[in-house]
Amino acid sequence: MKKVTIHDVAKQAGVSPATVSRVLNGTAKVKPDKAEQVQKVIAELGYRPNALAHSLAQGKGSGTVGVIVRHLYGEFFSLVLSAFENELRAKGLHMICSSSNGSAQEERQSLKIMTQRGVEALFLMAPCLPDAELLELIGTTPTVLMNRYIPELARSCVTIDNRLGGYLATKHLLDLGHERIACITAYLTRQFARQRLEGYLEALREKGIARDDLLIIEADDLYSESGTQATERLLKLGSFSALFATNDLMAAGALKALQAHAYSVPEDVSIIGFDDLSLCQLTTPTLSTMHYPTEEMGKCAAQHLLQQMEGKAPDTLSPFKSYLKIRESSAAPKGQTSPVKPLVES
Amino acid sequence: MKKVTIHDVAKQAGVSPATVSRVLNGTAKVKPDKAEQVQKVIAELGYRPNALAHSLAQGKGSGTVGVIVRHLYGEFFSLVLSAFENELRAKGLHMICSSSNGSAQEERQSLKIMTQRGVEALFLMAPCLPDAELLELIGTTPTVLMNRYIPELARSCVTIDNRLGGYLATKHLLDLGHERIACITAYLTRQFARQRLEGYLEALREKGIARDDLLIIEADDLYSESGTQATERLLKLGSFSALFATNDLMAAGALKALQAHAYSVPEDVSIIGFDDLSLCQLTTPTLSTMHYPTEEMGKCAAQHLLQQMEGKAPDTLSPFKSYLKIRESSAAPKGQTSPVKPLVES
DNA sequence: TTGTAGGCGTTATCAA
DNA sequence: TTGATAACGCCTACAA
Repeated sequence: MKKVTIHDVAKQAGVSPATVSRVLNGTAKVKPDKAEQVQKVIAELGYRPNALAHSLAQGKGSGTVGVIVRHLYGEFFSLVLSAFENELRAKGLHMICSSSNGSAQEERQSLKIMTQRGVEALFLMAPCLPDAELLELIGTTPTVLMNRYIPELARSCVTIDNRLGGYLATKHLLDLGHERIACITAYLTRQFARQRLEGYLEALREKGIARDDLLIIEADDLYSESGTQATERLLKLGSFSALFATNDLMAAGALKALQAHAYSVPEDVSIIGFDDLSLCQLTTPTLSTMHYPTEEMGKCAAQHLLQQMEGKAPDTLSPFKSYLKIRESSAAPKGQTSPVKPLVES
Repeated sequence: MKKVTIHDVAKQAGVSPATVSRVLNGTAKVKPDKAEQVQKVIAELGYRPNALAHSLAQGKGSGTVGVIVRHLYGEFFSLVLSAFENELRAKGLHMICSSSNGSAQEERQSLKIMTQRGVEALFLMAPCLPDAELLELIGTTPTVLMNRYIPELARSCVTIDNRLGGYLATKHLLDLGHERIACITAYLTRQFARQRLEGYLEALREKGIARDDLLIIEADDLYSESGTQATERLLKLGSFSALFATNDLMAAGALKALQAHAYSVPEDVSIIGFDDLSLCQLTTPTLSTMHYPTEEMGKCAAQHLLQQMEGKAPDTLSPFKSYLKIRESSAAPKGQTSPVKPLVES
């Protein structure tokens, strides 16, 4: 039971391979009766065209785009990916994807294989390879970068203004009247965390509030447990009436820690997160946060990629902006001053 | 600036294409100096082997496996996919994936393209195509089905015992002393929902408690909002001291609804969900649920697929079992003296 | 409208 | 060890 090829079909149908190809792709006109006969034989033999050979012969793309993400899990990546894939699929393109787990080696490997396999384009989410190597590996393949800026690819970086987000989040708390605002940040090796922290600092500076390193704490990773732990530490170190966590998971973890210590949110402490994960609507209280336009960004990436593939001059991309999503976890401080045990101030 | 092929390298290096191929794949021994020369030219010309042509010539697989999921988003799918991909990547295989959005047409389309593109295997999560068509489309490609049972593919179905899960969840509530236990189920067109409901009913039956249709409510979908809405309806219809939601999102939604009506959980109403999403640990109170072994299942699927690809007789798969994860949302009903009262033993 | 021939980039076969 | 040469399965001239 060998594979049936276009030749088998041709022979069986009493025509030439070329003719079969024509009825297959509608490349040229074929006499109806011949065409019908061919179709019939195709069905009989259960013939399936070999897409590989097809691409090879045509020299064109393989109908696939390569996607490399840090992780396949996590609401953020999933949503972006989902939006991205929906756009792609509508154009008949498929996604060949792999995760790097933050390993440059994995990334390199995947990138190599994908380009060799003839992906028509590349979508890289927060790649960790150094600029130069990345550019080399990419070669001339149309590429969109997400959450990573490389000057040479300036036109193709889909980013979000994390600094602005951090600024707006902090400003929200300031506007509510908070003055001692803590910040729990994901580990600062991650660019987004640094940027959000910067925004936080800027907002404070603008308000004339001095940076207090006792109120800034760098967590071990970016999940809820670290948020909890960081908050525990925070509670021992300083006093604060509000808390900015650089992502929602940590914010939710912080909420847990505060509740465990019998603080109520937002009465005793206000919290704001970042990302607007669906989880924000399910905690008690619901979490104020910075909305992250995941779907839009995934869609944008896809469209930009399609433009590049079609040879059009792609739009110039400007950073997306996140905006405030105020829910229950943020409110004005209870009294005039911070209600949380004022170690330093008292 | 055309593509540089193996011929270009050969010419430039003063050897034959075959030799270049040899140094490339280590297929046979090549004199060190020749080999070195070839390597040098490869670097100079920036030659990249064409994986398509490679597969074509070798007649072997393309190094890819096709994956079709209902959705790319959602913690459940992401985690399974992530675990699956990690196993695969370790073997140098890549994933070409697409989502069907529950559309048979999309599924058909993707399946066709993937097999044509020469995927070596298929991983289908809860496909919606009818058995017969699915089998036909799959052909002889090694396949693993997740959360779908097809007799012909009995050995390759990775499933979970949803019925058992529903039973255990309900039994947990019964054991706590609850008698009026409501059930919010995802729409019953989804098999998993029907099965979990069955488990619920069985537990009640076993306890001699009659089915009360006022306490069973079918939500519009399976997200938290429907859980909230369903609970709202429930509160108007019947009285209950415990609630089994057939998934965590709905459970979390139910929790919100109850809290909005000033019921406290678990004092007034106990809640148990299903899936053990990370969200369960972040709600207040934390959610009791049935643990769903997502990673294990994803990993299992990958391993089974690898076995098939290697021609080994794959292990026979038995359904995974979910187990109870008791957290804060379930407790004995108010006024109950002894929390757990096993009828038989007392 | 149809068939023939040559090529896509690589590997396998078989002499040399 | 090497190098021709024939596949691999399909497509696109070009010719008929």
